[in-house]
Amino acid sequence: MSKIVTLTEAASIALHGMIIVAKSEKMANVIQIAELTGSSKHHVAKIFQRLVKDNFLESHRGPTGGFTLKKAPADVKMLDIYESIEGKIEVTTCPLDKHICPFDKCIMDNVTRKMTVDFRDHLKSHTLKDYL
Amino acid sequence: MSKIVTLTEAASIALHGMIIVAKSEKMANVIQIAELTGSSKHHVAKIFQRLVKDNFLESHRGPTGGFTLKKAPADVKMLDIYESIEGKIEVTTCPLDKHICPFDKCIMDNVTRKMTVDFRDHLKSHTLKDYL
DNA sequence: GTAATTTTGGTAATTAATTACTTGAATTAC
DNA sequence: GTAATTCAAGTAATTAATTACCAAAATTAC
Repeated sequence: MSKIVTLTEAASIALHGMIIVAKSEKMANVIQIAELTGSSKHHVAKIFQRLVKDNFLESHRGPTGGFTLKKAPADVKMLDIYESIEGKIEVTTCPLDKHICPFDKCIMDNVTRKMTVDFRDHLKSHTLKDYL
Repeated sequence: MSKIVTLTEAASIALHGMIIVAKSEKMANVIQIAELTGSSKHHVAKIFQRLVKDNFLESHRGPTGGFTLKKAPADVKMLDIYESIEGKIEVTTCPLDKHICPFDKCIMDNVTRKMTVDFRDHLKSHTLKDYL
């Protein structure tokens, strides 16, 4: 089964959270980001650990600690943030792979394919700089 | 958190399965539908129990049994099948509800909203008759 | 009527996403 | 140096989707 693209809470935390960090004068920490995005701090912590490992963020412990960007906002594509959390977007038309589908013409008529392509293209054509 | 629309395996089984029943000369049963859609017969059985309860299908037990349509193909909207399994589609723009989002402008720029609307409109504008 | 077939319904196992908790390590402020 | 703060990391609980298994009820074929 192929998965149709969607925007999960995890990816939403990553995308919004990175913008919050980018816009912050001081360092932004887990609790602030959890409050601003309305998510659990545990979930934010997990997501941000991945973003640190994937070199999008630098973490700083201790009081006044938090996260800062590792690269310039213009150099961080939104798509890269998304794929850091969700894995590479595969463009598919339907959960039924073509080789198994019993119908000549896809019943989704490429609507789901277009959804995925539009979603990916939007993330690909924007960087953090666009949201400062 | 709001959920962005997607096409799950469950909904895919319902949509494809209903078309398979509509196209069948004889009755289509769980095993045939599972084979044609490449899904587990258990999952198909669960999905079809719901479609029977929601009055899309009539079930027939015993040898030569299976499922038949309860209504004429032209009277069955694809959207109704989808929503029987997934619940009513709510058009949302982002997992972050507007009242919590810390940004003036939605970072998804209505891409996710458009995804949902296009998806819903496609299902709304087709009936089983379109796939016979 | 008997046997085979098929749906029904219930329970449980599995996987993934999310939430929760806890301990430890690093850092800052004092 | 001590205490407070914050991230790191691991484990576990929860929820939902999917898969699996099983016994019961209904129906057909013989």
